Amino acid sequence: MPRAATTTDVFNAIAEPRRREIIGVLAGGRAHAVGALVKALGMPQPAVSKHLGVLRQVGIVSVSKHGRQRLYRLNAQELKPVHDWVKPYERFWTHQLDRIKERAERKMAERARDQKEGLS
Amino acid sequence: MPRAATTTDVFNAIAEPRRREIIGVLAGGRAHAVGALVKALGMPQPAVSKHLGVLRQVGIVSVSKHGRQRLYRLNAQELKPVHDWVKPYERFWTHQLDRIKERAERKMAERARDQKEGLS
DNA sequence: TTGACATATGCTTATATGGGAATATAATAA
DNA sequence: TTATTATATTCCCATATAAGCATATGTCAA
Repeated sequence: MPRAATTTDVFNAIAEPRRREIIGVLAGGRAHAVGALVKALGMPQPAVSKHLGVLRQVGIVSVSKHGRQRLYRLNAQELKPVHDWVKPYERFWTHQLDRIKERAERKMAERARDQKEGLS
Repeated sequence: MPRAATTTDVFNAIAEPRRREIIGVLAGGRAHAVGALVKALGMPQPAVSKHLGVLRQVGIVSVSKHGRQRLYRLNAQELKPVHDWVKPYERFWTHQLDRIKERAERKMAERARDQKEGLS
């Protein structure tokens, strides 16, 4: 089985750095035409269009026709699953001092158990 | 060019749901043997070993030999880049009311400019 | 040494990928 | 109409993938 399609979910969609860049440009909240993104990012137009296609399929961006240009805007709330998933780990790098104490305590408790239970 | 390797960075590594599951089990902070993960997740042992291999290459987990088992533990701080990237978007789904106001204001400003500047 | 257990690695296969280049579609202007 | 601008789509291709299964490696026990 190959890797899940990039259009499967947000996690796969944002794995591509260039797609994160596109999202970054749209992060201001204003809609951008494809050409504006091309200029802003300095990548070839077909590349931008393709990446936008992936982002659109996942729902991260939405399009609207405006004359001969297509305006893309960010649907940032689609990124929430990523935030929700990673947020619980925040404590591991904030409150550095607390973390060290916590770690030490955990290790002492572990040492006692692991030897006897084997954890398997 | 194919998709970037799963071992390229954290974003690619966590795109796989099963790898996020493994991380979830290790989230408690305690080290787990491979067999423990196999039991906890109900997936075949080779699959677990392979996914752990990816996570290890990226630095998300680290191993230590303990008898005939290998204990894997989470290096949660490696997830920080993901958190750092997604955190700025948090405001788009929290403070719902503020967001609606903000959106309305933005749209009014946009409407005035987009028509004249064309954004390209 | 032999055997049981724990984990890793090798193999095969179908498949989606991202890039580049060219070209198609669409909308406006002349 | 024809030309020009804006964007999308198609084709080609090398490649890494995840899964399943078998097997190798490593470690302890008898």
